[in-house]
Formats: sequence, structure tokens, C-alpha cells
Amino acid sequence: MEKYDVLKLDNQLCFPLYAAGKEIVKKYVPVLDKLGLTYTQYLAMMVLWDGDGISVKELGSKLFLDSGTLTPLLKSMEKKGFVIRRRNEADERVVSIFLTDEGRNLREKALHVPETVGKCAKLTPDEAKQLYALLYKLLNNLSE
Amino acid sequence: MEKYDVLKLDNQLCFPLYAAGKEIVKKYVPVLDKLGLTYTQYLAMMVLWDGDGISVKELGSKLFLDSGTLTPLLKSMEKKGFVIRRRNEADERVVSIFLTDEGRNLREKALHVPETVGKCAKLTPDEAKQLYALLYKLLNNLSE
DNA sequence: CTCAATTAAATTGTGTACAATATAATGGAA
DNA sequence: TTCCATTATATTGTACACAATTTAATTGAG
Repeated sequence: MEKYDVLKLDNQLCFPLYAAGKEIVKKYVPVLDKLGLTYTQYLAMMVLWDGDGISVKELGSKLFLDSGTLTPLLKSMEKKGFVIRRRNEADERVVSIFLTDEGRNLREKALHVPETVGKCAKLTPDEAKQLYALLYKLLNNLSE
Repeated sequence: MEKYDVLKLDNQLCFPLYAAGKEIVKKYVPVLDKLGLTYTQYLAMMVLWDGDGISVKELGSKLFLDSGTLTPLLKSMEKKGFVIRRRNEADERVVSIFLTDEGRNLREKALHVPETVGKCAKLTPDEAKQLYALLYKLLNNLSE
């Protein structure tokens, strides 16, 4: 064991996290392309399909993203006709995001996406479950 | 269990991977700032500390990055005085990357980085080991 | 009620990422 | 030897991601 071994790429936990994250997002690209979505937009749609009319802030807290990322993202989704951004009447500071009919219809077309990409991971259900649990534990620890 | 449950954010494996990756990189930023490095530049330095004089291509295959990312990254690192980019004499297509003395000295100053950031993860050694193994398994499956 | 502090979005600037394309050097087949 | 396919890097264009700042609306202490 050498002094500088702690600085070897192979000894980092963060690197495979960073690399695997990027690589799996790449698997989504061709699949989501057919729906007219980028990966980040797909994440936003998943939140909105689960319940729209939420604010940029609420969306951001679920996705770990801020307005600097979301504002242009949502504008682009609005231009594509998937969502509508509307200033809240009760509190003009807040922008609420609503799905259009087209955005709502996209849900059906996206149903196959998780399995299509999930197959690429080639993990056993048990491994996937373990990984999921560890990642959420880490994520919670990091945002404390 | 509802039809659309597969599209819930909470049922995705990819999302905590994406989110945890981003969150842990954020922990590096203030630490690496003192060394004058970004996170991606730090990854590149780890590879180079382990052995410099390698090509852009070799560096990219270790980091899962292409020349579109690495060329500007390495130019910026060269401007800061950490590396030198030199066309290979035997094969003019190849650019080899060498550490400067300043770049080499940075290694000592970076020794504390992994532990400083590692503490934020707050995982037991066993959990970290499990996560590491699963992430590399996933990474290998994805790049097959 | 009033104004300073707070809050929500938007904007600005920097730095990745990567697909697609361009450029230039190399190597191999005929 | 010639030239076509391949290879390595660079460039271009698009899309995040986030820190820092700005703008505008709201709230709460006095």
C-alpha cells in the first residue's frame, strides 16, 4: 500500500457513480428521442405525470435541480407543447407547471421506457434492489 | 399496483444514480477549488499522477470521456500550468499529456481530498464496498 | 401601515458532456 | 506508389448544471 494509493481512480467510490450515471443516461437518449424528450425533461415529465400544477420550486426539490436549470428546460418543454407555465394568481412569484393534453398523452408512449433501458443494466432483481437502497441512503446522507 | 407505476420517479434505479452522482460532485467543488481544479480536471489528474505521457484517447477511455470534452478541459489545465499537451513525433495525430512540476506537486496537496469528501457519504466501509462493487458491475454491463 | 428581510424565478457566466462533423495523419490494398 | 479507409484530435452546436446575481412579489417586525 503506497501513500498515493488513495488518489488512484480505482480507489474512488465517486468515479463509478459519476461514470455509471453518465453511461446509463446515454442509454435513454435514443429511446427518449422518439418521444421528443431529453433525459432531464423525461424526469420532469415523470414528476408531472404523477401530479401537475406544482411550482418550479417543488419540481426542483424533487429532481435536485434549481431554477437556473429548470427555467430554460421548462421553456423548451413549453415550446414543444408538453407543458404550460403559468404565474400563480395568489402569489405572483410562483410559476406553476401544467401538462397539456399532448404532454399527458406522452405518458402512454413512455410506458415501455423503463424496461427498455432497464434491460441494459443487466442486474439481477436483487442486485438492482440493493443498489437502489444504497444509492438512496447515500443521497439522503449527502443532502442532510 | 397501477399501470403507470413504472413511470414513477421513486421506481427508477437511474434517478438516484443521476442525483447522487451530481450531489457528491458538489461536495468536491469547494475542496478542489482550493487546488484550482474542477471535478473533471481532478479525475484527469488522478489518471496522470498514476502515469503521464498518455494520449488523449487513452485518458478518455479511462474516464469515459471523448475529445469533445477533453480537448477544452486539457487546454484549460495547460493554461493553469498543470499539464503540457505535446504532439507525438512518431504519430502526429496523437497528443500526449505530460504533467508539469506544478501539476506533480498538486498530488501532495490533494492527498486529503478523498477522505474529506468520503466523510460526507456517511456509509459504513461495508456499504461503501457493496456500492462500489455494484456500480462497477453496472458500469461494465453498460459499456459492453 | 411601512419598509427591510425573505422568497421564487429568471438571468448571467462558466464548465462540462456528447453527437456530428471536419481536419489531418497514417496504414494498407491493389 | 497511389489512394481509400481508418484513426486521433479538434470543432461546432445543443443541452444541461450550478453558483452568483437580479428582479419582483410577499411577509413580518415594529
